[in-house]
Amino acid sequence: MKIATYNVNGITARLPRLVEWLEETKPDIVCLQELKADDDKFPKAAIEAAGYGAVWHGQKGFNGVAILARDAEPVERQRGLADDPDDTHSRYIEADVNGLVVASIYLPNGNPQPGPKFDYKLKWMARLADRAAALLAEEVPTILAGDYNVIPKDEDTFSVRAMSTDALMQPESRAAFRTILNQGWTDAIRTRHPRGPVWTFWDYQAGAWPRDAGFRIDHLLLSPTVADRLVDAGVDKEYRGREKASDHAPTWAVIR
DNA sequence: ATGCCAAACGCTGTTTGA
Repeated sequence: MKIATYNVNGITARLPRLVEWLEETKPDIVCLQELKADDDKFPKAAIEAAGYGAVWHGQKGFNGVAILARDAEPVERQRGLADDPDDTHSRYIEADVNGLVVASIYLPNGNPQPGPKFDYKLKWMARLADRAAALLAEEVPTILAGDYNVIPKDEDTFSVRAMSTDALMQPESRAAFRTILNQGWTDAIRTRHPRGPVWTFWDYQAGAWPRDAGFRIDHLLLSPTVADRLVDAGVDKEYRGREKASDHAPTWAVIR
């Protein structure tokens, strides 16, 4: 079973590319981020025509997350994170899919830092950590997949210097990510590719794609019993180079 | 020190965000 996460950077603008990728790679479960579309603008019919059921948590203009399942209907079990009733951002949705609990996560970028956006990022990560711990306590097979907007280690960026003041690799961002991992989650990509560059994002700006100046911020975190079933993981890098591509590439894991 | 780019919105440019 293949589960993928894909920050589409606008599902309306990306729909032809998304459908093409679904048809060519046939993932069983897909976590989408950055729909940039309100709930009533989600392209339900096109996704259905491609063979996928879906649940989504949209928002006008930015954010927005969804979970797709091939030949199945995901059953939503939570949207949003607890402990901040004033949080209006659509960044978290969780569903039961084929015996798995799956969450699609769009973690706040946090730039510029320091500042209120960075504070929001760190608070959001603490709330995610609480949810992640609760899910582990349920002892059901779980995958937390999405755009974490965290470069976990120096080897996860083309340039430590270029990114040194960026919110994505501040020590606080990395510590918050490690706190979640250390609960007992397994980073699927790094387990299958222990060393060296694995990029999942290339900025549109400054020729990042042609000079392969990327970083690794899209992650699939596996609960222990899912980690035991991990067979492979990778990035569909080729899709980043196509016409009208997202700035992220689909990132996936195969579970036995 | 700044813009590089892209999408949405709504209108021929502005805002937002990464």
